[in-house]
Amino acid sequence: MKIGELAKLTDCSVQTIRYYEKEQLLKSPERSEGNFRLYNKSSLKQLMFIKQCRTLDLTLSEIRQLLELQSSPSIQCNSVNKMIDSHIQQVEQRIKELNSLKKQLNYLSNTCSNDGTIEQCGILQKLTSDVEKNV
Amino acid sequence: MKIGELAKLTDCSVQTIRYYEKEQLLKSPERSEGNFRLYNKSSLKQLMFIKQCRTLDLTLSEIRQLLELQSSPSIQCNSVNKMIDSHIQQVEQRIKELNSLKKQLNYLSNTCSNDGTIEQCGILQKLTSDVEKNV
DNA sequence: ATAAAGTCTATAGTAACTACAGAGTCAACA
DNA sequence: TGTTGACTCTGTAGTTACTATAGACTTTAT
Repeated sequence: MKIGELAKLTDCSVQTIRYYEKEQLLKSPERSEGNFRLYNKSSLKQLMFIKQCRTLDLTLSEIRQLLELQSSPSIQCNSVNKMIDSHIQQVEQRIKELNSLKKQLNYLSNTCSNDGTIEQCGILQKLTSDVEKNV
Repeated sequence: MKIGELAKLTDCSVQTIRYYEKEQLLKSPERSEGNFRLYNKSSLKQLMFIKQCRTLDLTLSEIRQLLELQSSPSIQCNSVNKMIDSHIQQVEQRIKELNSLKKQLNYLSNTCSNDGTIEQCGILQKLTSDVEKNV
């Protein structure tokens, strides 16, 4: 199949597929006489694996590592687990940060009565006074 | 004060300060005879305001809007509130996504016994089988 | 035969910085 | 006075994971 069909099947853009090839996540496929990329079922699986990993927010570099590991099936797998676990920690850390962020934003939002002028706006006053404190 | 001092006071890098100037978040300051940037207390406040906003994950474009609003103190302030509220929604959305992500990652992590080979690795098996299902 | 749709490569843009290179400035010390 | 070292200047390129063009070529349909 040509790149457009693969793109439809995987819900990837054509450019993204070419990008993955350039970044060595997908093997360079064979070409037709007219120099079009020709993919098979194996390319399809590979690309879906990549997409699956991307929905887990793994970076392309992490995915590249996983793909390499996949091709050496007899080595130890604890490196896979390490990667996933450190990824989980990053996600947890980010959730914490965002929760604290949300708190502050809500606080700010509540200080704005929404019917006054900029001059009276609690949000800007608050943002400004936080600065004043430190000068 | 020169840029290095301002950088220390605000815990910003020198490059970041120059970047903010280029992006019109900081006014271009006066220059010394030798062409060095010279800052005053007002620049310091402005930069701390920007930093404060950045810790709230506001984008530079949002901050630029806030700064513009600050300089027209008599107009209505509901645009400020709108911006903050839509920002809160984005944060909430992202927290939801990350929580779902964490669930999946934890599930994956639990499928790895950590003492086998890649071939036996539950994580890769799971990632792969999710793909198989859809082909 | 021709038009439309698809594909090719190469390049630039996105956000918010960070990291140089190469040159100029300034203060202190011998 | 000369020189060293720390600081600053501009301009450019790199980061991540794409997205969006331009301009040329190939294939398919009418």
